Parts: sequence; structure tokens; C-alpha cells
Amino acid sequence: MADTTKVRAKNAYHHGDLRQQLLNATRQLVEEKGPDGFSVSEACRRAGVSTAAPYRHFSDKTDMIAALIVECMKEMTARLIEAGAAHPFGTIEAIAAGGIEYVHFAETNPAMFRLMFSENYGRSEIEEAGHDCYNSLLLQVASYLGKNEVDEEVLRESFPLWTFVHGTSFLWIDGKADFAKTQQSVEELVSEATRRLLPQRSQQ
Amino acid sequence: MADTTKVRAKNAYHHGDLRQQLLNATRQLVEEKGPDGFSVSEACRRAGVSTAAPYRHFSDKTDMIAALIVECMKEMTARLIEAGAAHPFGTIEAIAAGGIEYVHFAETNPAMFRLMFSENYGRSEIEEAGHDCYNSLLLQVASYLGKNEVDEEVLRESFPLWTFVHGTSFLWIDGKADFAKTQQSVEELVSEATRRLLPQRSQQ
DNA sequence: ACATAAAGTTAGAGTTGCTTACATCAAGTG
DNA sequence: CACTTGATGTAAGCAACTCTAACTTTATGT
Repeated sequence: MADTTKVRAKNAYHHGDLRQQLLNATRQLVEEKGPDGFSVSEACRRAGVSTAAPYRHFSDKTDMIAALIVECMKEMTARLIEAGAAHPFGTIEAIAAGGIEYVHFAETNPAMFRLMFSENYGRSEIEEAGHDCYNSLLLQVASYLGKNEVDEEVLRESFPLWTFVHGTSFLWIDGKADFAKTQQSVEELVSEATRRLLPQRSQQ
Repeated sequence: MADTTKVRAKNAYHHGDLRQQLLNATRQLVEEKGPDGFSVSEACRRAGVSTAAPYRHFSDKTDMIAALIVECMKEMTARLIEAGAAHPFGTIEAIAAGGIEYVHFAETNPAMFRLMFSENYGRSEIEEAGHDCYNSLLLQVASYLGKNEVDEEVLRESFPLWTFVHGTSFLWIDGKADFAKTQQSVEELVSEATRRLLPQRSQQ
């Protein structure tokens, strides 16, 4: 069946890849006008298609957003893993690097970050993507604690770390970091907190 | 001048106190339909007035929201102070109690909480109310560190605490706490983190 | 070539919302 | 009681946006 040079994806007829271009346009829009300041129409305008076109690719407006959120979540996950990989697996440095990258992602995509953590409205795809992301942290912490599996203790020690960088991200993009008026950088802030929140390894 | 039974405020002509009732209706609406799921029209419907009525009290839709946000911020501040006051000033217990109440407020008013930390759009009133709120923490921490003023160190030690409860709040209302699958309550989570994040007092 | 299905367009129905111009009504004042 | 003032209602303008239906164009396989 598939024989020569053309294997291109099914969804590459007229426009190229409208689905992806719509997602790109929407993402850009979100960053410009805020988590809720976008519309399908405007995304169409930017992608250079009619307002009816999207309905060949997405059943719904919410369907479109959900797809975008999942895409970003995966991108974020990839970056977190990559950032951690710069240090030996399961060390405080690796864990902190992930946290720093978390904040950094939020800083770079503030509105998308907000959108990602809005009302998922029970979309299982989003929840799954979220789980995958969190899992990258769980594995590091498990290793840090010298375990082969993610058990109760790993969960208990990991959650505060997530919580911390999550809050830092929000306050940071809200400009609330100025409140602190401390000269600390994100890197110092997250590194220090990670060190304090994790139990000392020495007991091992 | 004021003589008998009617002393009612200036802004209590026809409707009673439309301004406040509009804020109440809006708040209810926000909680029902999410941080951006409200409209002036719908608020009017609920307050039982025409869609034009609000414009005697607020110059704008954003003006209305801003007023609501400030109101909630003050309410939150009051609760935090009250929660802290249940313990000796400047103790870890008092600080943790404030943090727990912070999360609790978010839990009780999830959509408003989100709205409070959305795009303030440079409204100085909101920023001010935020500062007042944060200040209640700063004073506790200053006392914990045995200081009379809020200096650089107080700021540095306080910010992570805020960051932590802020993140916890968001994840909690997002239902992401299930990710943790840990049986910990908010109280335990925040107390433990507060203890770990603050420097030991013993060095004093 | 030709049939077919995918991808996109045109046109529009239906909804909702913000805001303003003007009319009305209640309450206090001289 | 006439008058002012401020609070609310009525009506309407206008702008968006979502989504559907029916039609057109393009690519693909045989």
C-alpha cells in the first residue's frame, strides 16, 4: 500500500496542517490576551481560514483548548525531564533543577500556564498528561530516598515540592515576587526550599 | 437631623444597597460559573435590577470586579489574622495556622480565589489589599525571628511560606491533591512544611 | 478519467453581553 | 407644593462569538 515518497499524514490536505496551526494561533492568542481572552474566530483569522474550518478538526471549542493544554503539558514534561537530566539522577540538584524549570516554563508561558491549571472540566486526557508530568518528579524523589518504587513515603515527600514550585510560579507570573523584595533569584529560592523540604539523606 | 427610625445610608434610595447586592450576586455567580463565567447582566438579573443599574455604582465591568476582589482580599486578611491569633504571636503554630486558613479560604471560595490572583491589570487598590494581606505574615515571621522590624531576612524567610500555601491552595482546588494520594490533611501538610521551611529557632 | 471523501468556504441563525440615551420615580428641601 | 437630585427602568445599538447547513474545491486511489 504505502509505496513511494508520500507518506504524509492524513490531515495534510489543503492548508498544510490546519489543526496544528490553529493550536499555534490559539496559543499565541492566549499569551496575548490572557487565559480566557481568546476565541475560535480570532484563531481562525490568524490562521487565515474561515471560522467554520476548525470544526473539521475539533468537535468543539473546549475540544480545541483541551488539545492545546495537553500539548503544552507534554512540552513542559519534556523540559522538566531534560532539566533534571543535567544532574545525576535522584540527587537534590536534579530535583531542584526540575523545579526551577517548572517556574521558568510558567514565566515563559504565563497565560498558558494559568490555562493549564484552570478548570479541566473532567477531561481525562488533561488529567493523564498532568499525571505524566508529576511522575517525572516522583521518580526522582523515589531514587533520592533510595527506593525502587513510588510508595506512600515518596508521595508524601514529593507533594510539598510540587506545591512549592507551583505557588512560586503563580506568584512569580503575578508579579507578586516584588512583594518579597528579596534579591533572591528563582534558582536560589527553589534550591534552598528543595533542600529544606526534603528529609536529609544522611540518615541512610 | 437624623431623628426617628430612618437613618439609612445615602446609597439606599430605591433598592436598599444595590452596590453591595451586586457584589454579592457577582460573587455568587463567580463561584457558580468560574472566574470568568460571570456577566454584569446576569448579576443584575440576580439582584433583580435592570442591566443599566450598575452603572450608577461602577464605571465599568472591571471596576465592579476590582471592588469585589478587594472585598474578598480584605475578608481573607481578616481571617488569616484571626486564625493566627489563636496561638501565641510569632510562634510556628501561629504561622502555620495562618497558612492553613489560607488554603481553607481557597477551598471555600475556589473561583474567587482564582479571580483574586488573576490579572489585576495594574489596579493599585488590589495590589494594596494584597500587600496588607501579606503583611500579616511578615509580622508573624519577624516576631518568630525575634525582630522588631521587617528586614531583608524576614522577607527572605517569609516568601517561601507564602509560595507554599499558595501552591497548595491552587493544587487543592484543582483536585490535584489526589495526585499525592497521600492521606495527609491540609493541616498536617502545611504544619510540616512550615516547620521545615523556617530556620530552627534554637540557634537564638 | 472518475468517484469519493476530506478540507475548506459562504452565509447565517441564534445567543449573549456591554454600554448608552432617555424616561421615570422616590425622597428630601425651601 | 414645586424643585432638585440621584437611583432605577426601558429600549435599543452594536459587536462578538459559537456552531450548523449546504456548497465548492482538492487530493487520492483505482
